[in-house]
Parts: sequence; C-alpha cells; structure tokens
Amino acid sequence: MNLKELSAILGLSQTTVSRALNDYPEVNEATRQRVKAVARKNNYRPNTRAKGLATGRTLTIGHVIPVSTRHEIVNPIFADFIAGAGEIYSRNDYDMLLSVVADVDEERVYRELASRRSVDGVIVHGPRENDPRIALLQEVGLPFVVHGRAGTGDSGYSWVDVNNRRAFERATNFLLDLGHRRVALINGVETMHFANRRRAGFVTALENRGLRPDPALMRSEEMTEYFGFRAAHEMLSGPTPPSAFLISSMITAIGVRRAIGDLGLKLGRDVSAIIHDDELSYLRNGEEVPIFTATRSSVRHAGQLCAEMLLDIIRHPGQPPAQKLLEADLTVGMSTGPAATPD
Amino acid sequence: MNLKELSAILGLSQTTVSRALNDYPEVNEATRQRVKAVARKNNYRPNTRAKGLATGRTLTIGHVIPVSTRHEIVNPIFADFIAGAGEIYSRNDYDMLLSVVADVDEERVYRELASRRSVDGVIVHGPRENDPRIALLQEVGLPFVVHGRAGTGDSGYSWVDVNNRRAFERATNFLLDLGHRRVALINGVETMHFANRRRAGFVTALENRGLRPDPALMRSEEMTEYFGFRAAHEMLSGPTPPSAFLISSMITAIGVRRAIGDLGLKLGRDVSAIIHDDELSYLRNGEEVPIFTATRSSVRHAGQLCAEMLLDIIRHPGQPPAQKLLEADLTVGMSTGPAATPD
DNA sequence: GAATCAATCCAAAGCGCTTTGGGTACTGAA
DNA sequence: TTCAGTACCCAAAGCGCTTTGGATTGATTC
Repeated sequence: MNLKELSAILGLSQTTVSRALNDYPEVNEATRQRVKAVARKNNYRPNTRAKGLATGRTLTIGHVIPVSTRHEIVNPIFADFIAGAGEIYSRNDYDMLLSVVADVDEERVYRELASRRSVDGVIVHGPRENDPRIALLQEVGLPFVVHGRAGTGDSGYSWVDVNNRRAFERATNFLLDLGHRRVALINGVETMHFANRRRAGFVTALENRGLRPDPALMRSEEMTEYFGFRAAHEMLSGPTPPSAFLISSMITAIGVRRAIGDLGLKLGRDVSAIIHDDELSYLRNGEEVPIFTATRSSVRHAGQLCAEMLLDIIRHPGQPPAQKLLEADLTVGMSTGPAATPD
Repeated sequence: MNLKELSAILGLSQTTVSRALNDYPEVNEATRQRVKAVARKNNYRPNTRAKGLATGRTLTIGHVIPVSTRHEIVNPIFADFIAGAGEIYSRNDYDMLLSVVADVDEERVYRELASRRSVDGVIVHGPRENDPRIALLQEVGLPFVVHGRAGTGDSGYSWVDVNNRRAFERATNFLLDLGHRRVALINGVETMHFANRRRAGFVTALENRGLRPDPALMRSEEMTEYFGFRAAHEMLSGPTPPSAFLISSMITAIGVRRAIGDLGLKLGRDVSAIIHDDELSYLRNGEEVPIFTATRSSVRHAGQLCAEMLLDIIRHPGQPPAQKLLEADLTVGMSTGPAATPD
C-alpha cells in the first residue's frame, strides 16, 4: 500500500493525501479525517526511504559502538545508554541506526554515515583524550552530541558528561576521612578521557592531604570483572596492601569483592571500597541499602539527555553548542568502614 | 557530492558511473578504474535512501529490543548479541536499525517496520511461549530469524537456539552425581520459552533419579543480581536449605555468591552452583580456571549465526526455514564439589 | 563490402514521497 | 454584475539512485 494506491482509493490526488496526513492547513478538515481513517484502515504508512529522499531528513540517529580490537569487549554500560536514548527517539518518531565497529575503523564509519546521508546526527560514545572524531564531525558538518568529553576545546561542541573529577575527589576524601591512608585506584583505560579525570580527582584529593599517590596502587585497564579480581588480589597480597579501593565500575568491583572474599577478608570491615555506579538496570547496587558505597549517576538518564540534546540541535540548527555537566550522588552503602589502623 | 556531479566531473553518464561502481560487466575496465579512482578522491558514496528506493532493498536489518515495562530492565546479553550480529552486518555492508521498545508496544513496532519498508528483515529477541510475533511476521511477509524458540510450530520458521533443555539436564545430573539431593533452580522468567525448557531439563533429571522437584527450591524472575541474592539468601536461611544451585545467568549467580558469602558459607565447598554462561565479554567466567562450573554457549556467536542466517534468507528467498540448535559445553569450574552429607 | 556481433556507452523511466506553482469554485464586497 | 479573495484541490517536478531499452562503434565473418 503506497501513496498512489491510497489516493486512488480515496479519489484524491497524492498531493492532497500527503498534505492531509502531514497536517498541512490547506486541506478541508472533513477530507483530512476521511483520509486518515482510510489510511489507518488500510494500514498505510509512508515509505521511510522515499520520505527521506523527498525531505532530505532521515529521522534517524546514528550510534557507533566501538568494540575494543584487543580485548573484544563491548562496553556494558552501552545497553542502558541505548535504552535511555531509544526511549526519546521512539517518542519523537526517530529511528536509531547502530554500527558495531572495531575501534580502529571508527573514523571510516563516521565518514560513511556523513557522506551516505543515512543519519541526521550521531552520538559519540567513549570519547578518548583529544578524540579526533570531534574535529571530523565538525568538518563534515554532521550534528553530534558526545557522551563524555575529549578534554580539549570542550566548549566548542555539545556534550553530556558526569563530573567525574569531582565525584572521585569526593569519594577519595570520604575514604580519607575514614582514616584510610593507602587507597588504591582501579580505573578504566586512561586513554579514555573520563578515566583520566577520575584519576585527576583521586590524585587531587590525596595531594590536598599531603599524601603522595603510590603508583603501585593505581591500575588502569578495561573494566572487566577479571581485571578487578586480579588487580585487587595482587595488591592485597603485596607487602603493603591498600585498606581501601576506589573502583571505576560495578563490574570491576564485583571482581574486587571476589578477590577480597577469596583472601578471607570481609568487605566493609577489613577492606573498604567505593565504586562508581552507572545504575545499570540488570546490576542494581542493592535495593534497600546499597551494597557498595558509590558515586552514582544513571547512564540511562545520560542516554536520554544526549538524545534530547541532539534532537534539539537537529531541529534548531545554528545554535551555540550545548553542554550538560551532571553531578554524581555520593551514597553510602555497606562497603566502607573506618580504617583498621589509623595513623 | 552525488552521482550527477560525479558523472559531470567524469564526463560520463550516470548510468555508466553507476554501473562502474557496482561492478557491472558492461563497462570498460579502464573506465571502471578511472571512475572508482575519481569517486574515491571525491569521497563519493551513494545516498543510502536513494539507493534503497531504486533497488527496493534497504540493506538494513531491524532489531527490536524489548524493555520490560514492569522492571525497566534491559537484557544484559543483548549488548554481546548485537556485537556478534553487527560484525556480520558490517562485513556484508548491512546496517542495523534498533528499536528500543516497551514490551507492550512490540507488535506495533514490528508492523511499522514492515509497512514502512525500513528494513529487509528482523531478528526477534527473547521469544515467549507461543510468541505472537512469529505469526505476525509471517503474515506481513517480513523475513526474520528468532534468537531462541517459541515452543510451538518450531519447524515453521527460522531460529538459532541453545539446547537449553539438555544443558540443564546435564548440569542437574552433574550435581546429582556429586551427591547433591536438594538442588535449587534459579531461573529466568518462565513466560520466556528458554526458561521453560531449562526448567524442563532440570525436572527431567530429578525425576529420572526418582526425586521430586521441590517448589520451594524453584524461583523464576528477571535475571538480576538482586534476584539471585534474595532467592539464595531466603533458601539458604530456610529450614531445609539446598546444597546446590542451578542458575540461569552469570549476573544472577553473582547475587547468589554474594548471599553465600554474607551467610559465611563458601562456594564450592559448603554450597555448589552451576550457572549458564553466555560468555559475556565484560563478564568472563574467570580466565585460567572457570569461576563457576557452567553450561556455556557464546551469545555473541549466536548473534553471528542469526545474522548470517537472516542474510542468507534475504538473499535466497523461497527456501525452507533454517534452524540451528547449539549444544552448550559443560565446563567444570571452582563452584562445585561433592555434597557435604551424602545419603 | 555487407551483415553480424560484442563491447561500451547513454537517455529516460521509475522507485514513493514532498512541495512548488498553479487551477477552480465559491464567497462577499464594490 | 464583476472582481478580489479564500478555501480547496491537483499536475508535475524533483530528491539520488538503478535499470531498461536502445544507440554507437569497431572488429569479425561470410
């Protein structure tokens, strides 16, 4: 069922039918109702591609999901982010085009999205330090919003980010206030800008108390469960183990907890831990009382904000870039307690 | 840069340029090379929508991701499945269109995908018992592959599934062989067909040994960490606790392990557990030695298989439906041991 | 030398929609 | 009665591509 057939049924021109369906004023209200009724009855829906060709807009947003080539890992926060963004898209009759791409191919894919005109805009995931994708997108003139920041020229493009630096500074201070002096940082890969900022917050807090960050207590890798396990196990088995951990993700923290348990220690008593909690839907941080003390910021909500911002940019071009910095809550759970041997 | 401009530059007709780029035989090899070189230099790429309109194919596959309305949960296996499928798509120059949709709206979305002709085919996720989507897709004539099965008329459509029944029967037998008699099942929602089959395998194994499944030891809910924690905590605190668990997912198992730890018990010694491991990239089941004894089947691989099957169906229509039943490995890890008090 | 054929290329139609630039009929005012 | 104005509708162009149905050329065959 296409427009031609539908207008034949109605005995009207394609023009009128199209205008009736798209709520243009130059069509009689009675005929509009009739058109809509018949369209519904015949289950008519305009062909996406034809509409896109004619209007120049695709009503589609692109997401490029990088998959680490070295470790073949899909970022676990991605599902919830997508869920948040997808909600906004369907509410606004937009579609989402997903490209799962080896991180080395990313640039090519962005270029293709632009030159093939298959999307009206894109969300940039996982920005790295000085991420080249930003200049690239500006060059090709494709509207975009970055989930996170790249660390330079951040006022020149639109983004939604968590105040990672402050969150980790506060979390570190919280541990220091409990008397912990040997605090370990189990961080994400620090070519990612967010991980960089988290470390900066951690280091700042230590230095403000006159403590020197110990390189042996700082690890940075892809945030898997096993990384958390291995890092914590090694540190805790070392000569001067940490009494507290600052951990960049819930998944990694699960590995840390496993290591603590395997060594016969108890989380929250023998060892403290604060995590960053993205509020993943399938990995809630407990129910009544949080399992982990955490800096908390919903990645799903971030997805919604990114999508809304991008749609706004697409609908009102020529505006200055928008930015949104979210503050993370610091919620106290059962994974922290006073240091065993205060100075 | 579009075809018209490109052919103007080349001094050729659009026909010839189009044919040169699409490797049609009726164009001189020398001109083909020249066309391709100039196209590359000018960064030309055909407009997706125009191409789709002209050919009638979209080179796009739809995925409809249901989000549970009641619990707002995104299935955690989805990211890895998508990664597997996406790999195949990009290798074949296909795009992936994602709709994140409240489960109650699913039918509408499938209908729209079909009538708006925005995809060449779809993957059906999370089939429920007698899932109505299958009849719907057959009715509207949209090619599809189901990840899983619906439990009836399974020979009438294409699917890729794990032999869940056998996997859970084998896992149960493994526990029974170790002397366990009170085995608990912590399952996914049993309106999902896969969960149903897993329970069937579990029950069959028990009954073959003359044991009666105890309803108090069978739980079925959305597979979150907290569900695992709560279920295990309650069962283990009860009057006749289980000595072993059969757990439908890694995430839930993490909750079970937390409950076991909180109760001062040790996994693999005091309590045994076998999980089903989807080999999620960010939640590997250990490295050298598996953390959990597990029935194992890569969901990422399933994603690849579904995508390949669907592309094949699209390219060779009229074939009988294809099916692929994957057998899960049973790998022994550190979470199982003999029952403490054999009969 | 004429006819046949393969190799190359092209003009134009068509995919299904939106939108431009009128047309027609009816109204009320002059 | 005429004219401008409005409300409503339509034919046709155009979005950027593929594909049909030739046209042209040069080589080959008889």
